[in-house]
Amino acid sequence: MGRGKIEIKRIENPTNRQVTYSKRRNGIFKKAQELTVLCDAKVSLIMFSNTGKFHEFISPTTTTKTMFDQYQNTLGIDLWSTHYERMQEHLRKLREINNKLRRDIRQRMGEDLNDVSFDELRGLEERMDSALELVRERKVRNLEERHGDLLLEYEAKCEDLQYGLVDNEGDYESTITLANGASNLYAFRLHHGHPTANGGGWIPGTPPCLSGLLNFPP
Amino acid sequence: MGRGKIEIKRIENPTNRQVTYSKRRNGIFKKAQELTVLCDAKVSLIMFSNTGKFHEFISPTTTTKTMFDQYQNTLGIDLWSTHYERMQEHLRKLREINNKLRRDIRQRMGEDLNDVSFDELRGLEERMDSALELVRERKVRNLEERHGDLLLEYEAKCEDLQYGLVDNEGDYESTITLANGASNLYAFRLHHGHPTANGGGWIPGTPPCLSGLLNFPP
DNA sequence: AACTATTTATAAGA
DNA sequence: TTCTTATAAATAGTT
Repeated sequence: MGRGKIEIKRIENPTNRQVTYSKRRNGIFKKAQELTVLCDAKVSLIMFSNTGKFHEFISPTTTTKTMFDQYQNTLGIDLWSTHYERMQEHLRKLREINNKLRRDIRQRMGEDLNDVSFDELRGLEERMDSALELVRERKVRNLEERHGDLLLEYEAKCEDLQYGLVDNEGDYESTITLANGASNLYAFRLHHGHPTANGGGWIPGTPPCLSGLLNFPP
Repeated sequence: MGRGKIEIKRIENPTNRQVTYSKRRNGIFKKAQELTVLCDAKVSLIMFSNTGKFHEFISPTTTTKTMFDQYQNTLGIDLWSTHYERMQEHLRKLREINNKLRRDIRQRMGEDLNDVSFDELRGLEERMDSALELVRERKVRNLEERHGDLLLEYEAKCEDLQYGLVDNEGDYESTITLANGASNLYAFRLHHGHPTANGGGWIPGTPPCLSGLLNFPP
């Protein structure tokens, strides 16, 4: 269609080729647009000229990504899926594990127990009971360690006092008290590793000078 | 171009639309083909009719995947990356939650307590203690419900016996025992909702005829 | 699916 | 690139 008929073969003249590309590109885009409107179709048209110039048409009713997803669905293949699907599977598994963990925790908090059988409840109770014992022991051990640390600190302080190395001058009374407290603590420290059986309640025999520091609510 | 000029708007008549789609589709494919040859261009043309029918043209010198890779390179974007990155972020969060849940459970099992402070240990102990109480209560309630169900069953059996509806004939002794057992159970059933404080141990007053069925290990 | 009157696209030239 | 225009090609309506 033009002043003369042309054979459909590569146009060797680069200028001519470029001009024809430009004209026909507009033509094909117009056709794509008309097809979209007239026939309510979805069209994705992507072109690269031989010089690498890029042009695209996409029906306004869709997106290029959507077109490609549909393209892949239609062909029953997925050009990009391997990684993606593996990721999705991973996601699914993580979510599943997550839910199981949540359920476990909820049950360990005393919730969500409606569908748990008596036997399971009994097992849960036993596990929680022994775990609670572990936590209690650990709490006591933790406390004893703090006692030990405190003791060392105070022992150091006492030595400093004896050699007059203390910067901030305390009054005589408090200095004496600290020294006594440290000595008392040393005795307590020997209990390390022997948790009491009263469930982590307060341990008798705390040195009076430290009771303020150590007396946490039960 | 035809017998009459047409307005570029959706063709409402489905048959006409389909025919026009078919004709123009061929036209645009021919144009794409000509452009490919004349201008040495690469063309990807993907179409879906409004009925979902799929057609594509791809320049013989390339592939659809190549075209899409080039498309993405050209735009400097990755159509799938947004989705992909969101997925990766989701994955990361799930993993994080997962680890927290695991840590929580391990601590509730008495493990992984090295870096837990005394205050946290005390809080954990308290939460576990009250949760344990909930589980114990639930265990007792569960048991009571089983008592209740059993009671109803046995009551039903007793009535059946009275009216001679039982198929399998039991001997006189066991029949009497069942009837008595049911009556005793009825009294127990009234305890429902008042869990005992002995940590789920056995509840006194179980009817002798049922002790075999009900006597679970503590 | 084929026909064909008409419209549209475009090759060549400016 | 854009405009012009003669002509080729596409296609709307019909059969």
